[in-house]
Amino acid sequence: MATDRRRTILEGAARVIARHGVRGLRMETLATEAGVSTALIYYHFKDRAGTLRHTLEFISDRADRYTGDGGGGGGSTLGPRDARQELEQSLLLEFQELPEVRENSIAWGELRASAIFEPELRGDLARATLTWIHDVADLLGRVRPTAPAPALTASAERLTGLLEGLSTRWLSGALPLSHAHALVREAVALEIEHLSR
Amino acid sequence: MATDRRRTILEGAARVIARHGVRGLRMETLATEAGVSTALIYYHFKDRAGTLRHTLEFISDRADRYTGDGGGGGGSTLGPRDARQELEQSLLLEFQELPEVRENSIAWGELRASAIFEPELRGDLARATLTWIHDVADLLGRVRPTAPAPALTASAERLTGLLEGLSTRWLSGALPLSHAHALVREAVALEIEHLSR
DNA sequence: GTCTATATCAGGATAGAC
DNA sequence: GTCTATCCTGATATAGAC
Repeated sequence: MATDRRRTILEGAARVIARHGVRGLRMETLATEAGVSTALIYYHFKDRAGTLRHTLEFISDRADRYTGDGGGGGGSTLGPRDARQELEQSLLLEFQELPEVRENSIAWGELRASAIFEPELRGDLARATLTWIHDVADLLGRVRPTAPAPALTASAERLTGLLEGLSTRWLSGALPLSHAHALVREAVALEIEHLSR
Repeated sequence: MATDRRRTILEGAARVIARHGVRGLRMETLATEAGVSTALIYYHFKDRAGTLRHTLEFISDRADRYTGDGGGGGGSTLGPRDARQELEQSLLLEFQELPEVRENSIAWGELRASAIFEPELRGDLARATLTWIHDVADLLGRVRPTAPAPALTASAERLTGLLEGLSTRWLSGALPLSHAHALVREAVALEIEHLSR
């Protein structure tokens, strides 16, 4: 099914962005990376901005795959103990030396940074962020079933915000992986404890 | 003293970067902004990359000015109550609708993001970050004089990391100022409480 | 040190064949 | 749907006068 060139291109775009950033994404580099002509990219995605938009969408979908429940059974029956495990796990997944993860993290950061100057990127971004926050709040809610919803949301916002901040530090070589893990674990502990009061 | 065109140019560059990002910095835009010719910029900074390097250095120096103690007396004699005030204050300073603050935040974020792909930028960045973390840890230490140093550092790392994450969200329009403030305040409360145990 | 040109080039985008 | 070839804008960089 050679028709999934679209996908091939988007995967290539994710890799190129991971290497050179959104700023460094050249249509021709992308074409070479994906093994297609530049014209084909324009055919599928209209222009550079469109390509970028679709890539963002692609990446955030792909991130859901491994951020969402890890493949085991359904989530809603998890007990507090397991829920906490899963929460911690899902947050720590952001920090791994795997190419795909690095790619996703970089692309995500780049897109966020780009959204500062390109308002048309904000829609997707906001939606994806909200989903993420919601998922984390949900997990927190399973750990602390009695906590009020607004408190859960606030905790999730802090946790995910922290993750984004630390992620950039990690990617720019300023924060070793193991240290990032430790900081995240403790942050989770603090928030959970906070929610139990 | 028209000889400080260099500075004029760098200030202009900071403004342009705040509006268009590092990637959006055009030599001619900069020239217009600074009221000089493009040739002069090349004369002083050699090329675009050089201009960028000097600008980022300029910015991180400038950021030290208002991140450090706000201008009042010396810091080390502050009581816990005032120290906490000052800590909160200094963190909240990141989130303001003032042009200079926005400028610095954006430029800082851009700098960090660029460092992912340009290792030569990492030195300055790492140094500045460390100073910041140290300052915050210091303030925390005044609030909780009995807390052990490593715990203070970890708290400061989380707080500053959170700030960087939230800052990007704010700048990309995903997080209202008032909400950012609330999240930061609560984070400070959590960390301080954590340090008292 | 600073300006007015202007050369040079990279990269986004399109036409048209298959 | 996909490619080859090419156009063309806009941005970097330099020459040379003052």
